Amino acid sequence: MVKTDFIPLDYDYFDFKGENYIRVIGRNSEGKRVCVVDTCPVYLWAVLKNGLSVKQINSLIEKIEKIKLDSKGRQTRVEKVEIKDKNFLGRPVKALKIFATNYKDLHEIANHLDFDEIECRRGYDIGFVTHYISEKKMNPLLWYEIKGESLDNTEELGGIGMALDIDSCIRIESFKKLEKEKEFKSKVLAYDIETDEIKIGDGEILMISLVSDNFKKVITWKTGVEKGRVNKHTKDLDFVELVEDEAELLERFVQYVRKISPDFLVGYFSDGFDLPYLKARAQKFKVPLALGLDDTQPRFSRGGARAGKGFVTGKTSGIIHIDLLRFIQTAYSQYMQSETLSLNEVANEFLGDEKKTFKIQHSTGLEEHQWKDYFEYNLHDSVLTYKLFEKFWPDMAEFSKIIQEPVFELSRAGLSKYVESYILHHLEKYNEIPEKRPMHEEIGSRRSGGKVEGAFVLEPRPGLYENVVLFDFTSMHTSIIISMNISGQTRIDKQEKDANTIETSMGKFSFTKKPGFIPLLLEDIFKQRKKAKAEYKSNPDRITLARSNAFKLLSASVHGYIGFFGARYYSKEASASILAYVRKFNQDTIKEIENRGFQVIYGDTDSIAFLRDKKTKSEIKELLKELNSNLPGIMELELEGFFKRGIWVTTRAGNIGAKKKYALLSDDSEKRVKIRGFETVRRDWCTLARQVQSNVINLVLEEGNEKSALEYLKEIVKKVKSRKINTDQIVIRTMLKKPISEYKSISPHVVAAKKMKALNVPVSSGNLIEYYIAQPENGKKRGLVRDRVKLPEEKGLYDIEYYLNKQILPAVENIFQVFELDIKEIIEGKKQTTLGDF
DNA sequence: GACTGAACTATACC
DNA sequence: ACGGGTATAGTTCAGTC
Repeated sequence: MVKTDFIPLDYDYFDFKGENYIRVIGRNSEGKRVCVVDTCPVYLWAVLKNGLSVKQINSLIEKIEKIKLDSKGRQTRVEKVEIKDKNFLGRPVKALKIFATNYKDLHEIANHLDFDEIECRRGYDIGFVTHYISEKKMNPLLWYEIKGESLDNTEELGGIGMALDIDSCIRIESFKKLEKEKEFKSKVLAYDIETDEIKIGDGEILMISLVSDNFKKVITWKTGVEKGRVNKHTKDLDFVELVEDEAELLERFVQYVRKISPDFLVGYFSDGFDLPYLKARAQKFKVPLALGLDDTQPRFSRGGARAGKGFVTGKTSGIIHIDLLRFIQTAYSQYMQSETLSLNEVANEFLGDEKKTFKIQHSTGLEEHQWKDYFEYNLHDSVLTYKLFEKFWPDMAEFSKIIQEPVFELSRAGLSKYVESYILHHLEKYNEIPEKRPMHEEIGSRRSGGKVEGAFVLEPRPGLYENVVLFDFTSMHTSIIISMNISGQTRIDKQEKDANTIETSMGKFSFTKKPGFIPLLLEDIFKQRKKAKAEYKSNPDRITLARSNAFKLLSASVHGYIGFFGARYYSKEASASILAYVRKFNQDTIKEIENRGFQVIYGDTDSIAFLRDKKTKSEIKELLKELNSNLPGIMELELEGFFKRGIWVTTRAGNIGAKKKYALLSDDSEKRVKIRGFETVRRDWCTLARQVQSNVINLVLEEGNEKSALEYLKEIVKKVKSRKINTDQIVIRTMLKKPISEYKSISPHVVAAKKMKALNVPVSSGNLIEYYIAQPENGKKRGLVRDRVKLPEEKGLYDIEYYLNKQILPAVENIFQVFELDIKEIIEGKKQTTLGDF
C-alpha cells in the first residue's frame, strides 16, 4: 500500500481484459509525476413510462438483466439493474439504472432496450472522462490524498506502470479530497517552429525554439553558410544549438521535450500549424515523434470545437498540448482591444511586449547576418508564448475547476461546451437524468426552422446632445432567465395561476412559477459570481479575479447556450421568450422614462440613453431607484454613466438616425470619449480616415460645436491633395475570411491576396490583407476599385480622389451634417443642387 | 456603356 | 457545427435600357 497527495491534470482511459480503466496523470506536492489508475461503474438510464405497476417493472428488470451481447468480439452483458426515483427534464420519473461491463457497450445495450415500458434511454452519450469525473468526483486541479497499490514494477494492467515515463503509478484503492489546497506550480514548455512554406509539411522546418523555466533554446540545422557551416554572426549565440539535418532537428526536439517532461507543451496556433507540421515532417523522415509519456506520437482529431473551420486538435499523451490561441478565442477575444488575435497583438495587449521585428522570407533569400535576427525572432515567439501561458493560466485553471473538465478539453472548447459541462457536472444536485445530445438530423431540423426575433434597437434622433444619461440592465438575459424562470423544461402548455406569459414571434409562451433546474442552476452561478466578485474586492489577486471573470462569462453564456442548436438543453421557445422579455423590458422602461418627461435618445438591447436636461444627478439616481422598485425578481437597471455630450448621426443614405453608432464624452475630469460603431473602431478603414474621424469627434464633443473640427479637416484635405500622407496611413486592412477560390465577388482585398500569392507571399484564410488604392494609370478611367489595388510595398501614387471621397469625407460627412454643413460642398467647392436653384 | 438594385462581403454592437 | 440577431456600409455583379 502506498500513499501520496495528488493533483489531477490529464485524464485518459484504456481497456484491459474487457474492462475500462481511467488513467489520470498529475503531480504530487514534491513535484513528482504520478499516474493513478482507477475504475468506475458505467451505466445508462431507462426512463419508464408513467403508471407502470410494480409487477410490470420487475418483469422488465428481469428481461433487461438477461441481455448479453457479443459486440465486436467482446463478450459483455448487463451487470445489474436498479430502480430509482429521478427527475427527467424537471419532472419526477421512475427510471432504471442499467449497469454495463464496458463503457463502449452502452450504445449497443441502449439499442437492445426496445421495450414498450421504456419511454426513453439516456446517459450513454457522455464521454468516459466526463462520466468518471462526475461519478468519482476526482476533479481536475484539486488536491487529493490517494491510497493504493503501486504499479511501478509489475506487469499488472498490461505493465502500464513500467510503460509510462513517470515517477510512480498507483492503482487507486481509496482517495479523499484534501481540505487545504496546496500550491501547484506547473511545468511549462513553450515551442515555435519556422518553416519555408506555410502549407503543412510542404517546406523544411528550419528551426524550433523551446522556452521553459530557466531554459531557452533554438535548435536549427541551418546557419545560412554552406561551406564549413560557420556563420560569424551567429556562432556565439549561446541559445542556438546546431544539428546535422532536419531529421536530427526533429529527434533533438523530441529528446528535449522528453527530458524536460513538462505538464504543458504550449504553442500559439500550434493545433493548426506547428504540431501538424512537425508530424508531417517526422513522417517524411521516418523519425518517431514520440512526445507522449507512453512513447506515442501526437494524435489529431477533428472532433474538437471549431473543427469546421479547418481546425484539428493535437493531443500528446500525458503531456498536455495547449494551443493558447484556442483558449483566447473562446474566453478572452470578446473583451479584448486587439484587432486580430495574432501573437504580436495579443502579446502587446497583455504583456506590453512584441514580436521581434523580422521580415519573414524564404530562407534561400536570407543574407548571412540576417540569420541572427531570425534565430532571435524564433526564440522570442516562444518567450511570448511562455509568458502568455503564465498570464492566462489562472483563468484556465479556474475555468477548469468550475466546469470540472480537464484543461486539455477546456482549452479547445467553446462557450456552449463550458455551459454544458457545468450543467452535466451539476445535475446530481437536482437528481436529474442527463438529456441526450442532438443527433445530426435533429441539429439539421433545429437550424432549418428559421431564427428567432432578437433584441430591440431604438432608432436615434441624430444630433449633438448635452447631459446624456446612460442606463443599462445588469446581465439582462441572465436575470430574465432567473426572474421569469425560463427554460425548455419550465414551459407549460396549460395556463397556470401566476405563470409568466410572454408573446413572442413564435406565439405565446408560459412558464411555471415552480423553479426549474436550469434557472436554479443559473441562479447558483450568478450567486457564485457575486461571491467571487466580493472576494476579489477584499483580496484582489490574479486568482480571485480569474474566478470572478469565469463565473461572469459562464453566466452570460447560458442564454446563448439555450438558443444554440447543438445544445442538449436547447429550447427555441425558451430562447424566443427570453428575447421577447429583453425587448419588452427595454421598451417598457423607455416609455416609463419618457412618461416622466425625459427625452430618450437611443437604446440597444439592454441600454437606454436619455437627456438629463435640467435635472440633477441625484434626481436621476432617484428615478433609477424608482424604476428598479418596479422590476421583477433579480432584474436590475444600473447607471452606466453621466455624459457631458453625446453625438448621434444619420445613416449614409441620409434621413434616418443610424443605430449602433454614437460617441459620448464622459462627465468627469478624465474627459474620456466612448466611441461605438464609427469607422474609427473599424479595422477595415485606413488609419488616416480612422484618425481624422476620431479627432473630429473629439473636437466636436469637447467644444460643443464644429468650428475647430472643420479647420482641422481642411488641413488634412490639403495634405491629402498635396500627397503629404505616408503609405502606412492609407493602407486598408481586410480579412480574407475564406480561401481565395471561394469568393463569388472579387473585392479589392481578394485582388490584393491574389497579388501576394503571385509574389510567393503565403496567404491563407484568416490573414489580414493589406493594400492601398492607387490612382488610375495615365489615360485610363477609374473603373473598378479592385483594378487599382496595390500592395503596400508596390510603388505608386495613392488615388487622391478615392481617399477623399471614399475614405475621409464619408467618415466625417455625417458628423458635420449634424451642424447642417455639407462637407462636400465646402471641400470641393461644389454647389449643391437644391430646389431653390430652379 | 451608364445606371441600378441585388448580392456578396466585412465588421461592429450587445 | 461549435454564440447569434440587429445593424451599417462598401464593392461587385447582373440585368436593363
